[in-house]
Amino acid sequence: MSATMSDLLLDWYDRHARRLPWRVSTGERPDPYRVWLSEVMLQQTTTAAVAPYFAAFTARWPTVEALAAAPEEAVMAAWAGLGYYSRARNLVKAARAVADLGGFPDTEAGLRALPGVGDYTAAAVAAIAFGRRAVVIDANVERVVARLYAIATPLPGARKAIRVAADTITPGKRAGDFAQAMMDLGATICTARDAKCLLCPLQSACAARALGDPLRFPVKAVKKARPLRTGTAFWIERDEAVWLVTRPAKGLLGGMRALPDDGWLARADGHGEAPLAGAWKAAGVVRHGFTHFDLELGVATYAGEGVPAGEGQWWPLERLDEAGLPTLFAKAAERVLAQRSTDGED
DNA sequence: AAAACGTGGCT
DNA sequence: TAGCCAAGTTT
Repeated sequence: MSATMSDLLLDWYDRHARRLPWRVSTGERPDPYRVWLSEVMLQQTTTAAVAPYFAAFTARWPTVEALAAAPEEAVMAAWAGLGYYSRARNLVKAARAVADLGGFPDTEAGLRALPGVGDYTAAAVAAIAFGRRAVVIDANVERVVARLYAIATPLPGARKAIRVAADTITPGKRAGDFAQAMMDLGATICTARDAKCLLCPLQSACAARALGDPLRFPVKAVKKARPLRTGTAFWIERDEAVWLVTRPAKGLLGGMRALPDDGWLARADGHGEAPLAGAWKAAGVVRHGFTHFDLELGVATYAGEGVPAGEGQWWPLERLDEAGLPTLFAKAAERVLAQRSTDGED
């Protein structure tokens, strides 16, 4: 009897599984909270970027009940720098829902109903935390399956065919290991820029390898160019404190603390007008890339006695690293403070 | 259903 | 370097 694809893959996984902070040793039942938390953090985010955040979150909030009891603001600040901030807001909502339920749903459908849990995450948690058979499809699995079956339809159109193919090779047992094995294979052997076919446990079954050009798959639609936007952020300082605002809950950097700005958007440049009349001085420019546009953000500092209108707070400079500024504004602040220390030395 | 939504690392 | 890419979800 010949080994199935899943047998070959699971044997490989038993020897080559990556060791990651959110994984447990073979045979141990993982904590659903840690599985869910890691999966949400890993959405569109590399394992290297996630590791320190996962450590910090699990140290500070060891259980879903602890996280449910945390102020949303504290969770948002702890998430600062990781990106896709709606994840943090949904994380709190989901934790509170789970706490109300008395524990995590143990089915894919139940998990899928939680905020911030989509098809991928529901399947991954059902499989990894609860051992349920689920078809787990992330970018790794998409790539591996597209190559295994030489699926020539461009993404995202190929998604249906990929799901059907993934379903046929997903085993009923060791569902969580199989899912993680596919992802490890995609992350270490069958990568986007390379295909180490000689090391691949599925090499003899792979159609793309048989065709001699594995990197041809998956075929992708061409992407649009990202526009370049310009805008300004404003640094208003008084008594060793800087004026910070909280951005609207939805949209770009939603719910995060920030420097006041001139209204730049993904679709429009900033208007350039400052929130206070008075003397402003250019303090530098920060380049920052978002998913769908690039931003050239000028930073202006204020020399005057005025107080900004509207909501905001004076944040002590010595505790600025606790403000939970997203990377864009952390860069802007760094630019102001670095320039100042240089000035001081001159 | 296409577009919005962050960031850092790698080539 | 400029672009590509990473354990996607929401609207």
